[in-house]
Parts: sequence; structure tokens; C-alpha cells
Amino acid sequence: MGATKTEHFTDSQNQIATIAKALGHPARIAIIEYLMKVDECICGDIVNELPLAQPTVSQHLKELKNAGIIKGNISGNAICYCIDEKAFDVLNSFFFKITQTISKSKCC
Amino acid sequence: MGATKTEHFTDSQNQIATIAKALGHPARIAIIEYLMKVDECICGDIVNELPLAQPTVSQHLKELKNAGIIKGNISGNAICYCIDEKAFDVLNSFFFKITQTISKSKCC
DNA sequence: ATTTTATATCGTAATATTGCAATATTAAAT
DNA sequence: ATTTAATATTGCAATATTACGATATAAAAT
Repeated sequence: MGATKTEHFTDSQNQIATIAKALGHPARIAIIEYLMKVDECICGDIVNELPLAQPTVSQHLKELKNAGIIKGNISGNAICYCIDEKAFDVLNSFFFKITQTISKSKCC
Repeated sequence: MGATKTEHFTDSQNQIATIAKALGHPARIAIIEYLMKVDECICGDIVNELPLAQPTVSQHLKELKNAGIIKGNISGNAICYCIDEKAFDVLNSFFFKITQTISKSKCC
């Protein structure tokens, strides 16, 4: 064993988990925060911002892209990355439900 | 290598990543959704709700607890679990910032 | 006292993730 | 045409996660 039993869960559960998993690494949070700070597409700068080697950063960017959290456009020999709102729509509606549930909860 | 280089990132980045990581598995999303559905502390029922063996569920519950996402109270020979709002406060403020940034973004 | 019930822990196999050096790719600059 | 710059891919070692059988623990029920 060792592999997640994806097939036992709903599409929605898997989708939320996939996005959350992609956010589950500090380097990837740092990338997102950097994209927010500069507030526009970033061409080139990301590797220099992070305390990790270039292949490692490239790998983290790929994971964020696969999860739909960022999108990249080729621009000459650089690539422009920015945040993709679609993933956050999914998460926001999940968190909205949680917040609502908690606020009216009679529990603990 | 293989271990996350936690020490290279800020406490805030690590904290957000830790919570997101704990949400990064469909079984743990399923647990949270179940806790939301019943909308009160659950004593006992969780194992039967999930398509996983009891030790596996126990392990997932432990991870959610370590991340501060759920809390558990001993109640006789059962344990009552419910959602702990504190973790979601952290995430909500992170997502609020993202949503704000995206909405005013001039990018892509 | 013994059995049942609910949950946790241990041990371990299978798989996934993290990180990086080496190398490849591809476009811009010279 | 060659070099430089930016990024991706490959290969691999170290570590972490996932899953579960076996076993432990501890309270409730008998």
C-alpha cells in the first residue's frame, strides 16, 4: 500500500484535497505570496526569491500549475506566472460552508 | 534529501502549509464534511463512515488533530470529535488576501 | 471477572514527495 | 553561428505518507 485510495472518495473530495495538497508546502505558499505581492505576472524572478535550487522551484511551480492554482504563459525565453482564480473559487466555497457550520454549531 | 526545508520559510508560511497539507487528502476532507453534516460532536461513528480500515482512519484523525483542524474530547470509551475553528481562521485570512489580490489584478 | 466496544499504537510494505546535480531545451543577445 | 539566459526534465538519494494487520489500552456492559 501507500497510494491514496482516490477511487473511494467523491470527485469533489478529491478535487478539494488536490488543491489543498498543492498548497501544503511552504515553498509553494511563498510562491503564491510573492505573486500576490508583485500583483502581476512574473517573468523570471521566482527562482531568485526562493531559498531552493532552480530545479526544485521548477518542480513546485509545476505542481501549482497542475493543481490549477497558477497559470503560466510563455513570453520569449521566460515564462510569466500568475495566480489562477479558478482553484480558489473551489476552496472558497468549501471554506464558506465550514465557516457557516462552525458559527451555528452547538458543539464542544 | 526528501525532507521539507521548513527552516527556510517564515512561521506564517509554514503554518498555512501545515494546515493545507492536513487538508490534502480526500479521506480527511470526507471526515470534515461528515463533521459538518452532523453538525455536532461525533462519538464513534467516523470509522463506519469511511472506506478505510480503523487504524487508517485513526491516523487521519490524528493528523487533523495535530494540525488543529479538529479537536477531540474523551467521553467514556468513545471520543467526540468536532471541527476546531482556529485553523480555519488562519486559512480564511490567507484566502481573503488572495481573493482581494485577484479581484484587483491587472494580470493575464 | 470477563467480554465487548471504541480507539490508539506499532511495525512494516508500498508508494509519494522533496531536493538537487547534471543535462536538455529554447529563445534572445552577441 | 555561438554564447548566454531562463526554464524544464531526468535520475536518484533521502525522507514522508498511506494503508493495514496485529496488538494494546481502557471504559462499558454483561
